[in-house]
Amino acid sequence: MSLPHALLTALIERPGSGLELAGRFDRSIGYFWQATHQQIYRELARLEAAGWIEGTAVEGAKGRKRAYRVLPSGRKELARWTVAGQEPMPIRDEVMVRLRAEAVIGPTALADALAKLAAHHRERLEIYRGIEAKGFTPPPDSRAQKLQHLVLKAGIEYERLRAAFCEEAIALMRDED
Amino acid sequence: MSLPHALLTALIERPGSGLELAGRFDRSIGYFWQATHQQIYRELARLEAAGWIEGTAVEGAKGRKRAYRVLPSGRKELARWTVAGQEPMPIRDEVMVRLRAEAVIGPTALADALAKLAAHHRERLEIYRGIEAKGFTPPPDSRAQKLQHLVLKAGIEYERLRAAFCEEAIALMRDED
DNA sequence: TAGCTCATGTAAGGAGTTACATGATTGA
DNA sequence: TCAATCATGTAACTCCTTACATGAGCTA
Repeated sequence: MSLPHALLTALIERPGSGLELAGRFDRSIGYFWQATHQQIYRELARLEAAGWIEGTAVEGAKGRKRAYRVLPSGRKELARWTVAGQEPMPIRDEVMVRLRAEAVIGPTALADALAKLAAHHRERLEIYRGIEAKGFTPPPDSRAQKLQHLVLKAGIEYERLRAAFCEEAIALMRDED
Repeated sequence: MSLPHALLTALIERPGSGLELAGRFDRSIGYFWQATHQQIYRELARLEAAGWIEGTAVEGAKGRKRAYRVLPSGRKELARWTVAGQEPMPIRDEVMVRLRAEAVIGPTALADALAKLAAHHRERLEIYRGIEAKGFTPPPDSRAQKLQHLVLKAGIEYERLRAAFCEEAIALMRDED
């Protein structure tokens, strides 16, 4: 359950409204923790009820826009959570389930689905490499920047591994058919 | 939502009862799709209601043990699902959220939690390598075995990547403090 | 007969998903 | 004024998690 703390982090980086946060969750933070605007609004209400953030109406904006900022107790909560024990996250990988299924009932046309998936991961890989080229060359000096770069590199490795795996599986199924 | 199809696959590999399946989900299948016995019992009831599996009471067993086997319509459903389009799965990675949080509020004692996590991944890596040594040397010939080996190798790569990532993060935080 | 293990469940609640609802402002 | 967009939400549902409940056989 990291959404509240992902939101706290995002709001410390830059205060903003619910929809602005939803936009950021389609990029940056969203690359490793997705959330819809419905979740975000619900969670912002909870964070405010807990006294961790404060929302103030934005005058002159469309609708009833509210800008949120993190309060000292919110920072404290984020610090507490950050060092709390990290349980290994349960893995739920549909692709592996499909391959195990293929192994017992195959051959099937699974390769087509895997080809699309590989393309998706290669796209993601290019996006991440673009972000790295723009934001992290030359390599950063500050501690915060180095940490963010590390997270990005993990994303790059993940996408590379996934794309390569799909292609290996496709090759294996093609050879055996 | 792969649990029903993970169960169908497991039951084709070897018919069994709910608790036997729960045991297998603590190993093999469970390494990439976890499930508790509560989930499994509920899902088995659904699969039986859908006419995909059939459960028969096991005479002479403790309690009211039921053994399940997959019916032809269940095999058909599994084949249908296996080739259905695989949407890229949303990533939810708590560790990355913690590192982003560390970047904005750090330095913190996050390294301790990461060290424990790295140890967990190294353990998993050894388990997988053991399975590979026992079951996949020499490399298998059959298509089904090759696919299962591929899935295992993906697990090995994943654990290796995770452990290395944790260690890199720890090193970075140590150098900067 | 008391406690342990095997075996199957129920109940309550949290988190996420999908579809829909509402109101304000902007631009054609 | 009508549609699009910005902005915030409700409602219903599924899945997963945690804790607890129940009963049957085995063993000390």
